[in-house]
Amino acid sequence: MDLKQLKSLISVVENNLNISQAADQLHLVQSAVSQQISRLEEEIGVKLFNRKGKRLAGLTPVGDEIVAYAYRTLANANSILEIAHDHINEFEGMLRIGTTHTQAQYILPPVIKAFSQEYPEVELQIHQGTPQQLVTKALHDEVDFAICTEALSESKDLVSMPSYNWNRSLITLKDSALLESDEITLEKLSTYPIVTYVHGFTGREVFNETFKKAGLKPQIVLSAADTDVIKTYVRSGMGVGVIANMTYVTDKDSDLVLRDLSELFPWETTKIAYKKDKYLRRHQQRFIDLFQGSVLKQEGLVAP
Amino acid sequence: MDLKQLKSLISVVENNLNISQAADQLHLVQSAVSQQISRLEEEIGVKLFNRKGKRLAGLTPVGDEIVAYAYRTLANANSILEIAHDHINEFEGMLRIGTTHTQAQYILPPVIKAFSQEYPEVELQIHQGTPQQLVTKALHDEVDFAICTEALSESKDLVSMPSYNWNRSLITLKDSALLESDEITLEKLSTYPIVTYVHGFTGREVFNETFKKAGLKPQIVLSAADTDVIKTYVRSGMGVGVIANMTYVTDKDSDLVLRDLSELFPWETTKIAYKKDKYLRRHQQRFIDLFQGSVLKQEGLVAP
DNA sequence: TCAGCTTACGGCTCACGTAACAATA
DNA sequence: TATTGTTACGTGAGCCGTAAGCTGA
Repeated sequence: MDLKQLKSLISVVENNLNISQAADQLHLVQSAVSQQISRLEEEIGVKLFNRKGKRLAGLTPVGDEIVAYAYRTLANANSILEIAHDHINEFEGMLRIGTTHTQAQYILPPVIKAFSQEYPEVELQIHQGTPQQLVTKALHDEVDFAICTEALSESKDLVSMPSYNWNRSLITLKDSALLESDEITLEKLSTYPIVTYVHGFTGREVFNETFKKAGLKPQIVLSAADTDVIKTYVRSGMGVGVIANMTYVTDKDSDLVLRDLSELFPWETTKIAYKKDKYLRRHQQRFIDLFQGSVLKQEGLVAP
Repeated sequence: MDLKQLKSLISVVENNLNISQAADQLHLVQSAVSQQISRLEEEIGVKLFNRKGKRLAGLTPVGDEIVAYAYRTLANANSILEIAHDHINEFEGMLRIGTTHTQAQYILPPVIKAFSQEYPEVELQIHQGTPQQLVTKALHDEVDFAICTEALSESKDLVSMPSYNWNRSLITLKDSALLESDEITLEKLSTYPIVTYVHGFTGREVFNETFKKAGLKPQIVLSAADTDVIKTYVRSGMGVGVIANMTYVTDKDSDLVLRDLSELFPWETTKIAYKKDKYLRRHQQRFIDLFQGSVLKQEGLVAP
């Protein structure tokens, strides 16, 4: 067995069982990849793919199991290269962060800035996606870190480190009727049209849960993955906004009134996660430190 | 990079940096292995070994890190072969159990018997060693399972499953003065010469701790890794024996008097462990089931 | 008919083995 | 001097690419 064969296998799987595409990706001709797969199958004595005539039509059950271990094998082999590169030049390389819009826009900028001053030669990539997508990307080594609030703890193949706690705030136009009452309750809130995050993002599940437990049904008139969009529609008068508290920017959002809602909702924890067994290069380790340090310094991000 | 290169690397490390020996083990000539290492070092751009002239004189720090990942890479690659073999013939193969004398002699026989009836074609190996050695063997894939009481929980790279609880019993000759008192206490015990297990085996640490906490010092006249040896010396009148309760065999040991000591000492837990991420072949999984099931059936092995 | 996989075959790379050399203990 | 690692070099296995043959859609 050979790493080349495993690479071919994975590439074929990732290209929807299209050997020709896989060959392109691997910079080989199609017959070469075909041979790799054949040899692998012959060597281990098991068919990896179901075939319809000469077309591939899905992985066999064994193939499926083997693909999982092929991923791990290649990931470990890759770590060896990373260790070596790290030792040759700590300051060169790449850092791929997978995160949601909220983090990328409101939390990461100071961290990224500090990091890139320390490591100007390291190429930074920010991959955006839903928490579920980020988990997948981290597991398939398409990003080095995933930073978000949801989904990270659900995979036991990720190491996830709690980074900071946050809760929700209300934003409204200055003349909103909701502001007239001294205390805002879930009940009152549920009588107003609300603009907040879509399913899967930035604590929306917990948001729903909270209303449900109280026997209430919020009126969501619009939901978005993106706090900027929420603010825009609140400004246009569509409803009151419920956003993560760290996304209110005093300078730019002073036309909106802010009310803390942390008495009404549970606290949330944003985490940074990476694949278990991943070798962390020194600059990657440093990024984690910077992230954990920076978020602690920002006001209001840590639970009382 | 190539799996062959990693195999060479590991083999050299395991043969105390002796390339010639490694070559023998790999069924290659010495120059071939030498070249593998050179090519690997050149390819990743890092020296893996410190050299004194032309002799290898230790791993570099990078080399050390890389060796750890090389182990994992090969273990995963190996899992792929196991998956395939398992699918071709679940009933063929090998099962390597690492355990202590106590388990091998008093607990495993019925499990082994049942297993080998189900899988007559599977070759069984019992590797004996100290708990520490068993951990190492399991981590380096020299055994499939380690079964013992100590040391297993200390490595986070092992999955260990609690299997059964046991405590200690006293064995003496029939005319021992210790038997005259109705209740046996730690204090009384400490006035008699004791024969029990050596350091590192079968609960000896906890045994020591228990006396120490009570402010007592037991008189250990002889210690052994092996219950049979302990019994022999108790029979010869050297002292009273403190043994694991599951090692008293009513049929054969009726010349010795048995007293339960579980009021005096904490309970111990024997576990079965395997390397995290290891692929378990079906017959291996079955062995665990048999082991867990069998020990539950045996009387007196589970804490009240 | 086209897209896509397999098979046959030739060339070439590269890993292994032999052998000579170098260096340590 | 014996043991062990490196280097040089010839050979052969095996991988890649070209090209022709199949086979579903």
